[in-house]
Amino acid sequence: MKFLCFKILVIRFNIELIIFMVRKRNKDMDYRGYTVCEEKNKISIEKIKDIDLNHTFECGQCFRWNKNEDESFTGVVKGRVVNMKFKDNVLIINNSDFEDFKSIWFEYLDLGRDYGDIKQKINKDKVMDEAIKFGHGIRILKQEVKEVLVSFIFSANNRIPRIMKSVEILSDMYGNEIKYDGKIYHSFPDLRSISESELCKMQECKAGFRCKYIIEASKLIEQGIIDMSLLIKMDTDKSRKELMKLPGVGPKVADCILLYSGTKHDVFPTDVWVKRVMEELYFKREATFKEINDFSKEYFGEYAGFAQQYLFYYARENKIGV
DNA sequence: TTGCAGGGGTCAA
DNA sequence: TTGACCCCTGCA
Repeated sequence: MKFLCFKILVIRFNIELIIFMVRKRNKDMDYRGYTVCEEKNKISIEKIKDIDLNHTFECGQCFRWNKNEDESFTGVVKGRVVNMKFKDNVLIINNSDFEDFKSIWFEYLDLGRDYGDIKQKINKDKVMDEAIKFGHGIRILKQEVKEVLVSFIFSANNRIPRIMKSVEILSDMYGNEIKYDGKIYHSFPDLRSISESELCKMQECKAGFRCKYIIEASKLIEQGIIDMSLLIKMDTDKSRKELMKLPGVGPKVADCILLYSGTKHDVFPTDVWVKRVMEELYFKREATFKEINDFSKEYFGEYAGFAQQYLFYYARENKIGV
């Protein structure tokens, strides 16, 4: 009998120990309005509003996120590989921890911004209402400047799958190796490595005439002739002009660099898709790039970049104007 | 199988 | 304002 009681006590002690260990392992922490649950090499964030990973990663602003069969996305950001899944209003980031959330993901996913408020401010007509409903889960990522610079020089007269391929080859050639889930990935390379590349080597990226632009632009930045860190302090027009001093960077690419690096949000990158949707849904006629830019500046003001993103995604996915 | 047009832009004449 | 640029895809 005594032995049986002792055994029951031991079992109870073990169960309580397990519960204690599990509780200790799954820590809930708060950061700037979000509750982050940290488990082994994984974090879960609840109650993120206005997010849909399909919208955010497939709206044309980034090129290093790949969708998996289970609807999650695996991507390389700032030298790390993570897997993200948004399900039942919980964002799960595998291969990450609370420190990463504070230092990378909060800013990268623009979680400090109230997108509900922005949507309200730009929802001025039926067109925008439709576009916002369609791409309701878009968040504008704050990506590294070097990555958006190179990616959007690649984007000139190009298509998304090819841009993704070129970025991947470039990273494989010059980035650092990262192992995750049995696979090998590569970080986005430093501009120094790119600037020192031979043109013939760079052409392995299959980016054709854009390769020389990328090498030359990287050289200008590495030599300090263009200082990217000063862009945020300049007004938007001046920062655009500064960027356009780089080879391969025209007005559209400059606006993309400013918007997708989180440097300026009052730009309206106008490519053929945005031009088509603006002509068909707003102007009801052909319009010049200048007309479209002037209109967006006046109409959407400081939120022009967000408006552009909803419109672009809406136009491209619905093939408006084709 | 082959050939050709065209594409989410920029540059230079 | 217009043609060239590099490479890939879709189509006949």
